[in-house]
Amino acid sequence: MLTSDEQNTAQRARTDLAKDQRRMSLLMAALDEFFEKGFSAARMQDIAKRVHLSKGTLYLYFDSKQALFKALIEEVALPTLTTTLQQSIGDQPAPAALKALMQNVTRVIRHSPLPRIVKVIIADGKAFPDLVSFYRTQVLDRVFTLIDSLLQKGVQQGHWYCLDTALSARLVVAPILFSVIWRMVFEADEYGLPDQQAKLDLDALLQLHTNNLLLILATKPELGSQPEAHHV
Amino acid sequence: MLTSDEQNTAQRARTDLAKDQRRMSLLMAALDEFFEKGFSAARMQDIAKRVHLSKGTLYLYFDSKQALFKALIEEVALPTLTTTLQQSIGDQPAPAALKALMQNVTRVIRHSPLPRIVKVIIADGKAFPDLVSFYRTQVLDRVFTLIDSLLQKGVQQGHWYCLDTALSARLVVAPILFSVIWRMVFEADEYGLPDQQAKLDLDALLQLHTNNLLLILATKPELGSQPEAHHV
Amino acid sequence: MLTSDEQNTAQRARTDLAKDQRRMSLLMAALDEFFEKGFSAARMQDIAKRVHLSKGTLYLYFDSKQALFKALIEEVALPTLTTTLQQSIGDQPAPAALKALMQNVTRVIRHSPLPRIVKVIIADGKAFPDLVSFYRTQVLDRVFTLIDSLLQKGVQQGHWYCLDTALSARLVVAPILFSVIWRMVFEADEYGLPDQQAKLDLDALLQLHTNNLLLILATKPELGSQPEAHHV
Amino acid sequence: MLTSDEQNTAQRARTDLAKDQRRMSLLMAALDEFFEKGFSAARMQDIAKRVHLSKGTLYLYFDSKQALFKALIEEVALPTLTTTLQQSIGDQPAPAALKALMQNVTRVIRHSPLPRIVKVIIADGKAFPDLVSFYRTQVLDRVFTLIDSLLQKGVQQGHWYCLDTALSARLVVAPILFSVIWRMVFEADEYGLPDQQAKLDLDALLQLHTNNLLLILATKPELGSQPEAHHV
DNA sequence: GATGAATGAGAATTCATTCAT
DNA sequence: AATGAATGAATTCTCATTCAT
Repeated sequence: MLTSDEQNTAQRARTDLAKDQRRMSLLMAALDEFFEKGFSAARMQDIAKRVHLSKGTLYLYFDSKQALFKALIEEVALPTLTTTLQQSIGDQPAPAALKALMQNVTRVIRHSPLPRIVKVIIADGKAFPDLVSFYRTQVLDRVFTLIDSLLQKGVQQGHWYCLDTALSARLVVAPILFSVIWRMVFEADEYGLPDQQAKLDLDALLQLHTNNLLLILATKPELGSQPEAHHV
Repeated sequence: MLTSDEQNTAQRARTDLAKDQRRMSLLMAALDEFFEKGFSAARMQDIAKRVHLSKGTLYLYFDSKQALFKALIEEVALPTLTTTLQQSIGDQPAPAALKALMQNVTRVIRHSPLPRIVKVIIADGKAFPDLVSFYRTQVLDRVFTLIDSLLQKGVQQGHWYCLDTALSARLVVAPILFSVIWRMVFEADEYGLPDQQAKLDLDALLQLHTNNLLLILATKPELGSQPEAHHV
Repeated sequence: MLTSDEQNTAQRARTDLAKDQRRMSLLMAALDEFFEKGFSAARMQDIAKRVHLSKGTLYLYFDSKQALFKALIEEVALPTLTTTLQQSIGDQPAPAALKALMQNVTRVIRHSPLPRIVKVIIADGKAFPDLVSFYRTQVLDRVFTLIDSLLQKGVQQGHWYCLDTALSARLVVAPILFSVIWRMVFEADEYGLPDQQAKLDLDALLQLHTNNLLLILATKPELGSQPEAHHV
Repeated sequence: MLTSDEQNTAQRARTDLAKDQRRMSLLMAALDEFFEKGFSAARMQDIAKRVHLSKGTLYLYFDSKQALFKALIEEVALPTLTTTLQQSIGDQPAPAALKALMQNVTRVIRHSPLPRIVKVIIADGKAFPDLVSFYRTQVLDRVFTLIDSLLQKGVQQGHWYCLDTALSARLVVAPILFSVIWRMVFEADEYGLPDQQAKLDLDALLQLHTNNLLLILATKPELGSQPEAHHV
């Protein structure tokens, strides 16, 4: 008689809940592999092995490698983001909301799969233009819209001056993307010693960024000194 | 009957100069393929075909696909950068130098291969940790050091206030990286019409960024309002 | 409509036993291909096809062509030999044992894969010096030692005279190797009509050889007529 | 002005003599490569490089790799042999002739290309059945016939008894082939130290073999103890 | 005559996908 | 549901051969 550890066949997922969990764990395994190897170099077998399942089982949940990639973008990116960000803003005055947002961002960068998804999309998006388009409209544009609204709210509330909130929203996001990329690319967690010189102080950077933003937004632009802003 | 143009054997690169040019054209072809498909999905044959050569010929110039990638990073990234940036600063006062730098950056983003190289490194760097390390120390750190020096110079010259020039250098660069990534990932030039909505107004963004920077740097920080900055 | 025999997917080897058998059949197929074409010219696909498998399946059993070659030498040469020869000698008096041995040799030459392995090692050994060394020490030296012991035993038992049993062991083996090479190289069984002129009468040759040996060994050497023997 | 050493183009072979020499040096280079790598794994470029010529030049002398192999067997094997052996026998009495022959054999094994040719034929002959057939009839059969004649002469002269001179000729040759194979396969000259244990004392072996032969041939066979010999 | 750049057929190897158990 | 043996298309890389200079 074998204990479950000794069997070489994994537990079956019988209930819908168990199947959903298995599906999700496969998606996260895929994310890790895609993140580390890239879509093309990632092996279906390795993805399955990460959750102690066989190749064949992976195909019970996803029709193909491409389908797996698509599901990853569609099912993980969106929920992760909306869950995390929407709650950041709430009812507070705009400056407080901006500060809260930036702190949430720090947490998301550290603890959610989103940064890895961003890296995967940058790396392999060209093979999936529909998905990239989906991601941009469903995820990124929402983020920019959210920030845009926040900036407008601050202007309306009399806290801030901002002539081009759409463009400024991009500048709000830029250091966040910078941090994400830097951590994903230059700070190897995996093997070998991460280059200590390469370590980015995430908190300090985003703190300084936040301070800069608050300063800029609080400053009344002199007429003519701002360029005529075109939006994105 | 074939005219000489219709032969199926390419002109031979006989002189050292011709060979260097051929090598360089292969590197640029590789960059394009790596950029569009990723290292793993790019096919050696397609790289060769881009310059109307056979795969066999490609192997006369590079021992392997990996060697091709390495040569790309080592031989293209570094010269492109140093050539382009070092000239930007010159002898001008710091604020003028910063403006000049940002304008040069716009040109580099539009016309040099560097943005594509950045995308390639983000996408495929994990397979070449040595190269990533090389790139960070030889290219990126130089850029940061250059900007850091500029900021310090501005402070010494009495134009600016800046408590943490190293960290601020990152914030100078962040919107540049943002623009690069945005253009590389979300503005497909290749097939079909790029999503017009996705177009980023590069000039406006960097212009606004520059103005913001100049404003921040010109502002004397109130004591205690800045976080203790840790650098990168 | 296909009957089960006409499927294009082979039976699966599910049990360990079935896998061992499949592995062995692949080894024998490899031996045949290596024997006929040489290591370098043999094609993995042809080896697989000999046992009605695809090349992909071959790689389930052996990591590479080199690994296949190594397994062939290590797993087939040694067992074949020890199984066949050790039983030849037994407890009989030395002359009877020598006769028995030579008769077994005839059978081995005719019916075991050993002659083909010998040819393969001669042909391709230079690419695998470790294996050649292994083969010499594990197979050949054992054979020589066995014969050496037999000769010594004959001397001790008073049947024979032999001043240099080690060297004589080589002379015992020489006509065997000659026969093997001759059959492997000059008597093509495969295609086309073997040159009837080239046929070697294996039994007669080894019978004559045995008689010669018995005569020589039974003859007391005159002093000084033997060279000072150096052994191998 | 370049001295001849510094040119990167070899001296032209203008005279027929020079061309013949160049052709011969290419053949010997091919022999060395075929011997070490086997026909299939040998590279035309390496053969040319051995004599400091380019691939292209090699093709001026031989139409193809196969043609090179054929020329090697046809042009080198035959002359080498006939030159060396025919002179061994001369007019002496049979026993003296046999001794002389065996001493010549030692020299041939050590200093002529013949042993390497033998190895090459064993290794790659299967791909060139015509050549093997040619080699057997033109080279080997001549050798056997020569020895056969010698044995018959010894019998006629009253020195020897030999019921089956054809078969015995094979036994005369067997230890020679053994020595050749042993040296070619188990005594690596190339890299690293050859296994000292593997060294065969060629002189001693052939000396002992000669003594044995003389003994056997001098012994009158008892009636019925010899098998009815079939010849080859 | 000599060269070596260019070519592309060919071989080893990988891996997404299928499917019998 | 889960498995992993089997498959073969696809890709990297090699090397015999050609041919313009």
